[in-house]
Amino acid sequence: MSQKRQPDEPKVGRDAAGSPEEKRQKVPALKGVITEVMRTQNIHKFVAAVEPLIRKVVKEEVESAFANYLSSMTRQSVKEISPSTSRSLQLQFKNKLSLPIFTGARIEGEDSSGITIILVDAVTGQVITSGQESSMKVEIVVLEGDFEGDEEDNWTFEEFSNNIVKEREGKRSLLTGDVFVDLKQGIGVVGELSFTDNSSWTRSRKFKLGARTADGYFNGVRVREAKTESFMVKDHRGELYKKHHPPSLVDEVWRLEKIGKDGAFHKRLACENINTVKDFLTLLSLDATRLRNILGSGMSAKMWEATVEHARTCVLTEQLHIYYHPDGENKSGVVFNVVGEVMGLVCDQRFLPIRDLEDKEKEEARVVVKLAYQHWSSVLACDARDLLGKHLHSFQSATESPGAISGFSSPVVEADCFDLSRSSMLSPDIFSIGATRIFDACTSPIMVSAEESRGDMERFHSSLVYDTIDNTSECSGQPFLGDDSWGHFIDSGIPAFDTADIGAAVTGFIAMSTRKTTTHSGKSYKGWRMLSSVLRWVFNIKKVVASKRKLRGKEKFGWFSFTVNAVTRLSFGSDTVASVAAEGSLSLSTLPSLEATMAASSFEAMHPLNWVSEGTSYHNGTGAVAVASRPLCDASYVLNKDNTNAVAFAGRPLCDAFCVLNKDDTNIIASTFSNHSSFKSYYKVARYPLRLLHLEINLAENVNQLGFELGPRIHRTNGVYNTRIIDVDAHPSTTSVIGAFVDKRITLR
DNA sequence: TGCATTTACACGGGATGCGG
DNA sequence: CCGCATCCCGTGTAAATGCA
Repeated sequence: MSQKRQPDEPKVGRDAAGSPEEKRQKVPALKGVITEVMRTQNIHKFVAAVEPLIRKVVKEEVESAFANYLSSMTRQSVKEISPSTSRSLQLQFKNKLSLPIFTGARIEGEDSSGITIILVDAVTGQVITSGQESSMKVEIVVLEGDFEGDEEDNWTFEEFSNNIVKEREGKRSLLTGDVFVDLKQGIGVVGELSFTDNSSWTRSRKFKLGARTADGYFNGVRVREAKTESFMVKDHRGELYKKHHPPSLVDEVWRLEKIGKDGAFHKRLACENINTVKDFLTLLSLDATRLRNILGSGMSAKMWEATVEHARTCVLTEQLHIYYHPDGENKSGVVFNVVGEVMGLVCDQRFLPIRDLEDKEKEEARVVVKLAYQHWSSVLACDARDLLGKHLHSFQSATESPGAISGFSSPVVEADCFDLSRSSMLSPDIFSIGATRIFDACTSPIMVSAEESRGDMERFHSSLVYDTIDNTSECSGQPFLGDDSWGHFIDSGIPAFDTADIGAAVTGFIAMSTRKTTTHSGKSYKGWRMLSSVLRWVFNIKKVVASKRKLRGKEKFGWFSFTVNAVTRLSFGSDTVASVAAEGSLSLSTLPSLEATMAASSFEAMHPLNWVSEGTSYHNGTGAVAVASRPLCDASYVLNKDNTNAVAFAGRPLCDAFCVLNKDDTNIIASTFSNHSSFKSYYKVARYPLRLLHLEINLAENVNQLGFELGPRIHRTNGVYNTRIIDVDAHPSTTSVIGAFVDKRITLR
């Protein structure tokens, strides 16, 4: 797992190399001198602040380097003293650890066995079963997860010991339990042992277990320590929420990979009454497209694959179901498993497994299974062993026509033979609920078409309509229609269209529909009419969405009204932030009462003065200005002149969190933040407090508060920004700064 | 233990660069 | 200018962690 991007190192400005003109010595202007003096003063403050830190780091590094040097020297001397032919022993962990490991939980080996340590001869690899050394005492320790030893996987006792992890300050011993193990005949089994703390705070975020003797030797013979592979120790609470491998049918659906407990996907699924892994798998086999749409575009293809793959590892029960379609001509029944997967057909007293069915038959069988779920009271249950087990065996040895089980009686006729009974299982209403609910709720004219529909195929088409409308439900959290919904049309065999050409597609369909009207009647006409209605509706929705997007794009530049002679502009979103940078500098020079204001973003390319770039702090010559790492964005802050408070910063997108305090740090003069930022906790805290930057805010005395909130992303729902201006307050003498956004305008008081 | 916060990851889409 | 590949940014989400 890669580390999250850290604030970039300060970029050397693009002009750093300097043109020949710049390289020339210039006669310093007064302004330049003042600026330089201020910078010098600030540098002194900065140096004073960071000096202890630098001393500490340098000391640690020197000590570390020295220790490594000593270790290598020791290793070298040991090699020289101990010829390769001398005896040496090795401790080894015989089995791997059972992962994941949680705090407070017993550390076990794979297969829930105890962790076994063996003592072997380093040359022969044989376990030392006799002699004093075969019953030595071994200590279990915790090692840094990145401890590797040298290229030959060797290390000295000192190196090993230097990589032992001690408990955090104020916490109890990292390992608790039987940390000492007595070997017997060269073998020892670790007893109760558990971690008291997780591994996230270490440099590698992982631990290793190690086993060592007291001093690395036994009667003068080197005993090389053992170490395990690295592993992460998680907080025990994680155990409550851990995924199940494999999941069981009755597990809640969030036990599946990529579905977080109470997370977005969990809620979406719950809204559709998909609560268990069984529900998930059932809908997956009945209508994977619908399931995919329920999860929405927020679940990427990769996540979807991971979730489905995990779900499919679920061990199913052997219960099977048989459904006889009442309208079926040949009285054949479809056999499906507990999650609705077609297993085969029962036809003319023979069982035809799915692998022997034609594609067309398989597809028909799946349609019948969907019907079965809608008529659950007519579904029969039987046991797989009865239906598949013994008969499958006889089938496999049968010489007659492949795929048919001779002598197989229709369960309807001879139900007892297969222990068939009306299923007592509750009907999984994944299918019916979605439909009925939407039926109740939907007022779309399309429903007229749907209600007109008759017959299985039309019912199936109707379900498409349900699904489509379903996407607009509040539960789905998706406004209008997501692009995923087109999958319905693809799945149902109806030609799919590029959304960009949807207009043409609809026209074409309508034309086709019209033609159909003249040549066909009944079902097909209704089907086409319904289809064209759906497409027309979808097209309309698309148009609305497109127009809204267009409008939003315009709003983006209309959100800010600039008053008086100020030209400062704020926004969220990279484009407008760029203009903040560009025009912000202008405002700094034109607003004497507000000499330095806000952090700006990293859009050096767009900025004429080049005072904004990644990971850099900026001066405008009079005071504090800005600092930004990855676009003012992922991490940045501005400290006040005493380096005691962050006066401005941004979390992720400028916009996630950004605020500017007045000079006393008593009031916020500008701020923006987003949904996962809590104002109170963010406004003085940098996301990555790594960069110590002296900067100062120098505001006019009388500015009390000049702030606003781009509340939008706090209250963002369905992709719509709900605006909320919290407060704007500026002293009349201030020549104004901040504008309003959207349809509201800030009133300066 | 529940909620808040932080961290990591994945992905869509726009920007950008490059070759034809 | 176009098509394509690649990169980068903004964003949504899960999962881990901190804290009261």
